[in-house]
This record gives sequence, structure tokens and C-alpha cells, in this order.
Amino acid sequence: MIVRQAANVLEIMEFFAQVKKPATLAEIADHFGWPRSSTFNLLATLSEKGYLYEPRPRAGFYPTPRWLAMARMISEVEPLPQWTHTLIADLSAETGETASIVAPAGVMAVFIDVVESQAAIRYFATIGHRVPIHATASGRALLLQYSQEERDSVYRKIEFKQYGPSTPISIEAVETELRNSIARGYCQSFADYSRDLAGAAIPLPIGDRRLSVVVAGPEFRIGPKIAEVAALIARTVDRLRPKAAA
Amino acid sequence: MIVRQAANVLEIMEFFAQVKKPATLAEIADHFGWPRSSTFNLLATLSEKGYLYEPRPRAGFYPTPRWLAMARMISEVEPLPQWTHTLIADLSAETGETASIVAPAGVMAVFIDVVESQAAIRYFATIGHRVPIHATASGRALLLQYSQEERDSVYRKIEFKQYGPSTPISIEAVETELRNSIARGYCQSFADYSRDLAGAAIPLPIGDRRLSVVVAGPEFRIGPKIAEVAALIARTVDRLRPKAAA
DNA sequence: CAGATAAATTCACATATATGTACGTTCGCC
DNA sequence: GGCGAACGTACATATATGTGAATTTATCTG
Repeated sequence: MIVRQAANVLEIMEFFAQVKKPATLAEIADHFGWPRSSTFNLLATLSEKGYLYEPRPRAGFYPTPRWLAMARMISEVEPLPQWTHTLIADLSAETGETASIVAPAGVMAVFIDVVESQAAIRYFATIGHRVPIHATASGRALLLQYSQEERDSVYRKIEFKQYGPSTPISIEAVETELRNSIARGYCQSFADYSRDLAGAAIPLPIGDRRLSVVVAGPEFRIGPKIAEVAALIARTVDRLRPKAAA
Repeated sequence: MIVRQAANVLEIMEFFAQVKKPATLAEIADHFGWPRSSTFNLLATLSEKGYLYEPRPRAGFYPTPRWLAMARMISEVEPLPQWTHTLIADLSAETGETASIVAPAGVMAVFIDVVESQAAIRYFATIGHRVPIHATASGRALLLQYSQEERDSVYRKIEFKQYGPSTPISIEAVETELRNSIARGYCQSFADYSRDLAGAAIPLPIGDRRLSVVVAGPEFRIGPKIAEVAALIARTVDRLRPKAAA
């Protein structure tokens, strides 16, 4: 069950992150198609908790810096090492595609750092974006780091759907693809989940954290050179990863 | 009306900001005294939206960097000028008390930047903290920047409560205190709102934004030297504020 | 490795909550 | 400066939602 008002809080914040200026009750209500009275209650709640204020009279609400203060506290714990950001920045620069660091979240894989391609046609992904762990290159690069038992436990929860023509729709299919990935030396996906999207990924264990790096873009651009891209990822990781670490 | 699940989202995030490590469903549920099933729904919603993930298997949930990414986007709009932070840092260092930048939010005043005192006994305030605009030094320093009509409009919404012995409990009382403040050259409060708390504040208009600076601490420490503190605030603002600006 | 224990998940129902409607206030326009 | 329209606010009611109990899944213990 989805908790509507919890989701609405997030929606409101994303709204402010987009428009980047104060908004009145009416504007927010209209934007989301919410009733005024409901919007009123929500804004009142957020204000009361110290997360919204009125920068100038009658110009509407805007988030207080409290969000930032809290996000900083949360994120200063085990931040990703600096070199991982350099990694995807370099990869994105060299390939012209979108590069990301990905982490597991149950049956999904979450993007926890992203450097976007500058191309007009590109893979549009944001931090927090989620994709099925079994039907994506990045996800399978995570699964490769699991034990057989852990994978089985994940499989049990997966609802296999035919997202595209090549989506693996059974445990067998996924396991086979994992074996192929090992043989190949990298994980790949050709529109297994998102239409027209291809990507190459490799596992990126850091300490006891299981992450992966992925470079993804339109099939027609990535497809022909996927092996090269994968090799580039591997080389770049070798270059940037501190040698001391396990 | 308070929107419970909206507030809960904030509570959860504050929880993570405090404990700074992943937490399982059970831990979160127990911490707040929420039913497991409700907690499940909330966590599922936050996860689905890409705000929580599972850093390592079976170690529970933790917020994704998405919070940070969003908070940054929101806060890069009209950030407070750098010198305002220097201002309160200097004030806190020199006085040994807590110094803050404050902004209006309806009938309340919100702390939008805070540098805390290092003293054992101190004014504990955080960014986002809210106090009544009419019953605090910082709030009245905001009201001083309003026109008479604007103030009247605020007064109409205020619910006058006797927070302490010296709380102004009428429009008259507030207006009188404002006049005294002008004569005095600064705003002050002696436990008008918070017990044992005294503070000195002055208006701090920046562009078309109406802000104030306040230094606050225990009555027994601040009380005797409140005039000095106020003078120090004024001098420090003069020193740090760029001369070019209006 | 099996049994026990704890955690996670599902589901149907009672209840807390979102909202339609109505009222008061503020603002823009002539 | 007064009128009209838009905005913000309160409240009662129907309804979406939180929750206790039951089920399944995972983890610990001997």
C-alpha cells in the first residue's frame, strides 16, 4: 500500500527542486490538482515542522535550509569515496553517455550517483532512480556479488514481467544471463527493461558494500561498441581505485 | 489539521539524521511506537520513491543521496550570502552564545541559519526551529521591517498566549515594545517566550528579504550585558556587510 | 540441521483523514 | 477608495487509510 500523504511530501519537495522559487498554496494545489483544503493541511504540517517558510510576505512558501542540514547529516555517514564520482565523471566524458553508481534495494537497484550524458538523446536518470535488479545490466552486476542463497531469496520476491522482448522472464533465464556475463567479463542489457536503452556494467564492491558501475545510452549508440565501453569501465576502475583497498 | 503521515516522513528522516546508520523496519517501528504494518507501508512508499535503499543485505534501510541532491537544488536558489554565516559564527565565538539568522513565516519566525554556543548550558536551537514572531527578540526585529498594515494583518492571526510573565498579550503591548525597541536601538526579550532565555536582535534586511540576527542564551549570562551584546551585533554587521549593497 | 523465535508481509475492517462546500480575507483594478 | 475575484481557512461527512491479527519468510539456537 502506498502512503499517499508521505508521497505527497516528496512530490512537494521535488516540485520546489524543479521550479526553484517560492509558490503559493493556490499554485501548488493547481499544479498537482489537489484540493485547496488538503494542500492547506499539508503545507501547514510542513511549516509547523519547520520545513517551509515564507521568504517574503505574500510570495508563498519555500523550503527552509533545514532540508539541507538534515540531508547533510544523513549523507556524511559513509559517503561514497571521492574516486567513485571521478569514475563516473570520466566515463561519462569519454563515452558521451550517462554513467552511474548503483546499489541494491530488495528486488530493485537504485542509482546513488549519476553523471548525465550531455547528448540531446540520452539516458535520463537521476539519483534515486530505481530499476529491476534482474532486468538491467547494473542490477545483474549487483547480483553477481550475491551468494546463491541470497540470489534465490531475491528471486522469490521478483515478479517476472516482460518489459521488453529480451527481458529474462524466469529464474533460469536470469541465472543463464549471469553465467554469460561472467564469461563475457561484464554485464549487458539491450532494452531488457527500458525501451531502446542499452548498457554495460561491472560489479564494484567497496568495503562490504555491493555496488556497480554502469554506462548506459541509446541502443544505436552503445550497441556497436558495448565491448569497448565495458573494457573502458574496467580500465578506468583499475586506474582510479586505490590499490591499498582489498 | 496535522497530516500525520506527512509528519512521519519528516520524523523518519530526522531519525536517520540522528542515528546515522541503517535501521530495520522493526527498529524504526519500535523507536516510534508505530505498528509494524504501518511502518512497512511508509518504508515501502519512501523506497518506491527512491528515497530509501538497503545499503547491505539485511542491515536495514538508509536514505539514498537523493535527499541531498534535492536539498541542494532547493538551496542553491538565493542562498544566504556567505557573510551572514560568518556574522553569526563571529557573534557566537565572541559572545559564547548561540547566534542565528531568522526569517518570517506567518505568525512565526524561523531560524534559517544557526551557530550554536559551545557552553554546557546554552540555547539549543536548530535550523527550522520556530518561535512566535511577536514574543521574541528575533521576531520583533522582523516586525520592525513591516509596514503598519502588514503588522496589523499579522496581529489578526496571532493567538496571544501568556508564555511567560513578560509575554506581550495584546497588540498594544507588542506595538509598545516595538517602539521601545526603536528607541533602544535593538530588540530584546527576557523569557517572553522561552523560560530563562534572553536575547538581543536587530533587523537584517538583505535585498528585499526581511531577516534578523539574534544572539540568545540563558538570562543570567546574557541579561547583564545585553546592551553590549546588541552593540556588538550592530558593529559586526557593519564590519561584515558589503558596503556596496543598499 | 531441525525447531523455535523473530521479522516481514498480507488483508479486511473500523477509524482517522482528505475533501467539498461555505465563509472570511486579501489583492488588483478601475 | 470601493468593488470583484482570487486566495486562504474552517468544518462536517464520506471514504481512503492505518492497523491488529493472521500468514509467510527469515534468522537464531541448541
